[in-house]
Amino acid sequence: MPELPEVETTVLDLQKKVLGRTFVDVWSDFKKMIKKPNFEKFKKEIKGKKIQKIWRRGKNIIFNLSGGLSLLIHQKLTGHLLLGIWELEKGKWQAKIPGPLAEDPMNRFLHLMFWLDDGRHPPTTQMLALSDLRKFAKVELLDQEELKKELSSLGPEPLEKSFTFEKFKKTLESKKGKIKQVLMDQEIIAGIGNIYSDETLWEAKIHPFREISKLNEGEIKRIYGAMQKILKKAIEVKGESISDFRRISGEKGGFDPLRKVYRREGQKCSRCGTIIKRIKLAGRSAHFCPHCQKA
DNA sequence: TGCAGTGTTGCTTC
DNA sequence: CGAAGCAACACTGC
Repeated sequence: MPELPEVETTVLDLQKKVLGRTFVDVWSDFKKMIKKPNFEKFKKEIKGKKIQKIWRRGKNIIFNLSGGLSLLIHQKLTGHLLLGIWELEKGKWQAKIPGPLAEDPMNRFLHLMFWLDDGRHPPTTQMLALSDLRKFAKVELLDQEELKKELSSLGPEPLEKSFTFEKFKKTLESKKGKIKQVLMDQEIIAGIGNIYSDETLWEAKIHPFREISKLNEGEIKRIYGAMQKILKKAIEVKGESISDFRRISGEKGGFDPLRKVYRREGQKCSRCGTIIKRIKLAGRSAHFCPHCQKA
């Protein structure tokens, strides 16, 4: 699922490919995906708007458009953006160029399609598509005030220079709860989900259920370092693709073989050989090594 | 075959 | 107020 490294990968790919281009038209077979405004108004307002900036905040992708509105996309569990050429055949979009867009089954759940103009004549037929198996993704067109409000509840970006160890330590001291839950709380730190919280805690040798009030300074330092190391590494290899996430080209990211615990229940820990365990925490799975990560 | 599991966010409930 | 449960979906695996 798209967490910070996957969203960052998507944004970097989009910056290279669609910056400066203009939305020509929109198609959807699941109009509920557009949460704000309603689909008809959304379509009318986005037509003719040029993409001036593409950026990320937490797990949100934001396109700043000419005229002052912003397009916000949250991919939730199974959403991912793709760029390619498709044609509608018998109500189904068919990718026109051989490769992962045509062949990878994860890239066929196309519920929202944007035609993009690149200012050339005639315009290209290239489209930006949102593939989303479970249809949980959120798409909104917001003015500056609405965007600001929407992003205001998010905690700091874990990879920003200003997010120092001292700030991280202070944040943890002001909260309570289990470390895994705290790392995944978007209001505390933005962008970390189930995969990277598990991987961070394995790297830091901290049990996911540890109460943050009982962590000493050395342990907090290990978590801080591990979080940055793992997130940077995952961005470097263009994210994970264990389930649905793909780059805008349709290709998989390279993080899957680097995973140490996530969805590795029953396998041996690469550090000590102990069998990886999975336990439930607040309705989610926590994967960890019971030897390296003592309770 | 049917049903639990998958995991993000926001809403409801207690 | 906060924690917990569930719904929004659809596909996989047992």
